[in-house]
Amino acid sequence: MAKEKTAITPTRAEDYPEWYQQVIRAADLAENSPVRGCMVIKPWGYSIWEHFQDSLDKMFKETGHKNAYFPLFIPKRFIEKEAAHVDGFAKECAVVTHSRLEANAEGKLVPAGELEEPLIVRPTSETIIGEVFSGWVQSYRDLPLLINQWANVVRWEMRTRLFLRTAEFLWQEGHTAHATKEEAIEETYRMLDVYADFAENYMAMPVIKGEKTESERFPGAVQTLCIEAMMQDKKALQAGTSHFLGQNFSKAANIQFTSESGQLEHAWTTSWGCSTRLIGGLIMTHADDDGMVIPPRVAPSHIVILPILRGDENDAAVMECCRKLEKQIKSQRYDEQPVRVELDKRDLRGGEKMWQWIKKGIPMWVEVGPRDVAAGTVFVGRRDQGPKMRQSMAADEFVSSLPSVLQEIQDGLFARAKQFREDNTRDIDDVKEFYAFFTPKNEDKPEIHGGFARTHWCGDPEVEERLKKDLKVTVRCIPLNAPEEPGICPFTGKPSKRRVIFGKSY
RNA sequence: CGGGGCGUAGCUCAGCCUGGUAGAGCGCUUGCUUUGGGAGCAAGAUGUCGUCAGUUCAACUCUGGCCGCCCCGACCA
Repeated sequence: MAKEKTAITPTRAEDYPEWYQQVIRAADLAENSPVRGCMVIKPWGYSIWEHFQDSLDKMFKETGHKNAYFPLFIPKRFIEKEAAHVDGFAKECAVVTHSRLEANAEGKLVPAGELEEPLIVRPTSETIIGEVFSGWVQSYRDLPLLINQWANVVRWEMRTRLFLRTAEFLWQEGHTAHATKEEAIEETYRMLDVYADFAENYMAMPVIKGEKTESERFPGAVQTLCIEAMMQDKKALQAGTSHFLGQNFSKAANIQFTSESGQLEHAWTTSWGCSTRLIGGLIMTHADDDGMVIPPRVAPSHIVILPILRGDENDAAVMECCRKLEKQIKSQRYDEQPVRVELDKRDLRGGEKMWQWIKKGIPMWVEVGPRDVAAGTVFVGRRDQGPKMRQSMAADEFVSSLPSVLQEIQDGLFARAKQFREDNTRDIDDVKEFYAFFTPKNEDKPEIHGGFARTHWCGDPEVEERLKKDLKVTVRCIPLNAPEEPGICPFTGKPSKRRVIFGKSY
C-alpha cells in the first residue's frame, strides 16, 4: 500500500521531535531568533497566546485577582533571601552587571560602568513581589492581596525548544498573600482548578490535577500542585503549577500584618503560573501529520473563505458572494463572541491555499466557486476530519449550523485527546512490567512508547532517583481526585496509600 | 560545563581529501499551459563560502584562534 502523502515530513511516528519543529514552521507559529535560545512568536502563534490571555485573564478576574506589573530586574540580595529558592534558580539566572557600553581601542563596544549590585533578570518574581507586598500589607484588612502579572521571564537554559523551553518566555504569574494558612491553601487549589478548567474546556487538553513530590517541588514552596497532560508521544507535559509557599517568602521579605487580635503575624503566600509552553502542549495534543489543529475556542480564526477564482467573467460574482458570506458568518456567535472569519483573497493556486490553511490548523474552511454561486451552496471542510471529507451544503444552512459545528469540533478534539490518554494509561503493579512499559523496543532509534503508569509508591525519594536514572521516568504527580487505595509499592515492598502517575516528561 | 558533529543562496545540502574566487533541489520573480485543488514547462534574481589571522603566485578547499548552531550527558515552566 502506498503511503498517503502528508503535509508534514517526517510524520509523528517517524520522528516526533522533528515533526514538532516542522509543524511550527508549516503553521507559521514561531521561529528561532538570532538571539540564542529565544524565539520569535509570529502573528498566527501570538494570536493563540492572545486568546489564552483573554480567557485566563477573565477567569483570574472572576476569582478576584487584579493585574499589576513589577520590575524586570531583581537585585541580587532579594533572591539571596530565600535559601531553597536560590538553589533552584541560581544556575539559570541572566545577570546584568553593567550600565553602559564604551568603545575600546579597537572600536568595539565593551560593557562599562559596573553596577554596585548585580541585577537578576527575573526567572520568576516571588522575591521582588514579596518585597513590594511587604510595603502593601500592614493590617489583616489589607488581606487577602490577590495580584496577577502578565510578563516575560528569563531562564538561561542549556537546551531550548520552541515554546517548550526557551530562554525567554511569556507567562502570567499570580502572587497572593493571605492572613491564614487555610485561606492560602484554598487559593492554591482554586487556581489549579482554574488552570484545569482552561486546559480542558478551552485548549481541549485533558489534564490530571495532582501534587508534586518533594523532589519536583518549586524551590521554596511548601506544596506544589500541577496539571499534567499527555502528549501524542505519550510523554507528560506540566501545563500549569500552583504553589502554596507557606510563610517562607513572607519571612524572607518580611510580609507582616497586625491580625484582628492585635498580633503581628507573617502572611501566607501563594504563587501560580502558566506560560507560552501551553502552545507547545496545544501542538502536541492536537496537531497531526498534516500540521496544526487548533480547537475553535482558542483559534485565531474559526473559518476561512476560499474563493475559487479562475480569471474569467465569474470572478466578480464569486467575490461578491464571498463577501456576503463573510458578513453572514460574522453575524453568528460562538463562545459568546462573533465567529472569527477570514476571506483569503491572495493570488495563489486554490490547492496551495487550502493546504496552507490546513497546516495552520484553522478549524474550518469553506470554498466558494462559480457553481456554488449558481446553486447557493458552499463546499465545507473541517480540520478535525480528513482533507478529503469536504461536503457540499446549502449556504444558509451552513451559516446557521456554524456555532454548533464549532462546538462539535471543540468537543471532538477533547474527546479524542482524552481517549488517547486513557488508551495509554495503565495500572502497573509489577517492577518488570513497569520497566518493560518504559523501555523502547528499538534502543538505537526509540519508537514512541510508554505512557502513564498508575503505580503504587511508598514515598521513598530513593525510588524516584533510581527510576529517573534507569528509565528517565518520574512521578508526574500524586493525583488529587483519586480515592485512597491501599496497596504495596512494587519497588520497595512497603505499604502505599494510593497509586501515583509515573511517566517520562518534557 | 564534559563528549561528538557542523557553519556554503531564504531553506535543505553537495563541493573541500587531491588549492585555480560556486553548484543542486526546494522556495522566490516573470511568461506560457493548466485550473474545484498542495500542477507542468521555460526563463530569471539571490552568495564578501561564520569570523579573524597564517601558509601560498592563488584559499570555500590546508593550519590555528574566536564566534555561533546541532546531537549525546547534568539542569529545567
